[in-house]
Amino acid sequence: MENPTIQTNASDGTVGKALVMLDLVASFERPVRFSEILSKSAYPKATVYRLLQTLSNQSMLDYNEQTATYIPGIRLVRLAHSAWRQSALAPIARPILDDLADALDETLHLAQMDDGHVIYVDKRNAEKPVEMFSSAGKTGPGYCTGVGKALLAFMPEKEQARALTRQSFHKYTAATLADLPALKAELLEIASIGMAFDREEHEPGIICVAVPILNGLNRAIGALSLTSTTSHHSLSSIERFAPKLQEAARKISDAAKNWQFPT
Amino acid sequence: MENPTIQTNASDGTVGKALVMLDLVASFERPVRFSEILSKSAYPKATVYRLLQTLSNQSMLDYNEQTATYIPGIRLVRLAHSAWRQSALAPIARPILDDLADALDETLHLAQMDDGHVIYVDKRNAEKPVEMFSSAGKTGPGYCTGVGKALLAFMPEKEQARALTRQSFHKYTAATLADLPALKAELLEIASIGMAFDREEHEPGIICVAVPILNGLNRAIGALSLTSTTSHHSLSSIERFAPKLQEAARKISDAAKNWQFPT
DNA sequence: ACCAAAAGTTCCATATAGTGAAACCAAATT
DNA sequence: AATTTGGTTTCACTATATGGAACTTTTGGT
Repeated sequence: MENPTIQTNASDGTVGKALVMLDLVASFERPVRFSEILSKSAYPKATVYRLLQTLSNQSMLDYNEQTATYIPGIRLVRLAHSAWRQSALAPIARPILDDLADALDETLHLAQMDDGHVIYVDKRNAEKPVEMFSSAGKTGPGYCTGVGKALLAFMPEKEQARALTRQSFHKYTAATLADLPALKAELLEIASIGMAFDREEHEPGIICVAVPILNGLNRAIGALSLTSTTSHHSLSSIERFAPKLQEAARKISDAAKNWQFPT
Repeated sequence: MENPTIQTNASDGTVGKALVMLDLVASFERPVRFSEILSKSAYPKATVYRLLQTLSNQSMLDYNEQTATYIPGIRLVRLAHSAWRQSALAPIARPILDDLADALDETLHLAQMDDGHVIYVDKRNAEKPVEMFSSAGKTGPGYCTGVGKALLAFMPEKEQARALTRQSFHKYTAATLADLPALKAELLEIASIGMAFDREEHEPGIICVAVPILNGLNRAIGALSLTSTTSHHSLSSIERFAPKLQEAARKISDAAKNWQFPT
């Protein structure tokens, strides 16, 4: 998303490389030609070529002969179905999210973290009815979203350190936290008060409160947020929703704890 | 799904093997332990072990230390988002499917084919509103579903032959087509009349009409179906919906043709 | 229609990276 | 304490991925 070019990728052999290629193709968000992929990739021509072929054979990529372009393949959709159902958080949280949406009539997001970035796994919208696939799987930056900061603040130290290296600190708005020290200070604050704000840090006019969904002891397994616009709410007025969010987060947390697959 | 044990997998090297492992883990539809995976896999212990590690490092799998189990990883959800958006058919078909759902108030499915199996990429339900990731990505057999047969009937010969080898011919019901000759005969019939029926072949009491969504010349890029129960409809009464389905299929087909990514 | 440059594909000698039998370790089970 | 089962590590071997370079096809300019 942010850094399509290099990918330091702690070298997981051929499989790792193949997955880098997958990410690369996905990051374009449109059909791409071989040469475009090649130019963004660190690997030599023949290697890229073979990896793309393999992935295409495997339906992880879809190659269009007419346009000579690649797109992510259908097999990913099948695998993701399974991943979503089992990532446990989204299916478990669904009824709780439904209730919260009914009670508040505001835009809600349920998110998890992957490699320092935010992945939205469910969403409830105030006006329109549920609009899922368009948002489930969508990614966002960690350092300048409410859910991202909430997730980062409640990570084990080692993982957090790794995740922090993945932040790009692109200055989306005047309020975006511009560097690591500023973010670290903010994360401490968030850890102590148990909630995070997005003060128009990602998009002008968009603000949000987010709370972590914690497991056994204080590690975030997800985050829940309420998003609004500065024309509808002020920061202090959305803060008033925080208790409701906390309560829902706790419910989800409990549900996740008591959840076992039937044997 | 049907045949989790072997996977003839036309040997795409290490990457192919890793993907077989991914499929395997996903096929359990629940957290699995190392030994369970091993016992279903054709590869030796150490190999399976390393592949699982690599996939876990890469967030393609998620390893739970507490329970010592693997599930499909969050990265798949991110990749699938991109795949779904670009697989072109689902996002393009969405408004057309919406209209059709409004007009008919029946259960509709939009499906594509992967390796001989059906993947549902969108769904409209009479009762509930759109319910996305929970159904998108779901798979089904090719030889005994309406969409499956419609897709198979309009495939290039070579691909079809390959897809037919992947059918398991499990006899779900008395009406299930039990072998290849029977299926082939049926596919010819479907190709000539341009629609397929599911006559309680997959589940007792469930029937459906399906039509292919065709491209340039007569190759299916997807299929659209209307599903009902024998208590609500007879085969001949659902056949009456066929023209509406055909029309929608044509619209989707046209929309797909005229669709280009902005450059 | 021609030529030059760019894009895409194949080759092949080399060595890296994956393999898998076997040994090892750690928990359960008896 | 002894045995089985489940999981992890080792290591010599070689199958497999590598990537520079040559080759072919497509594109575009004049």
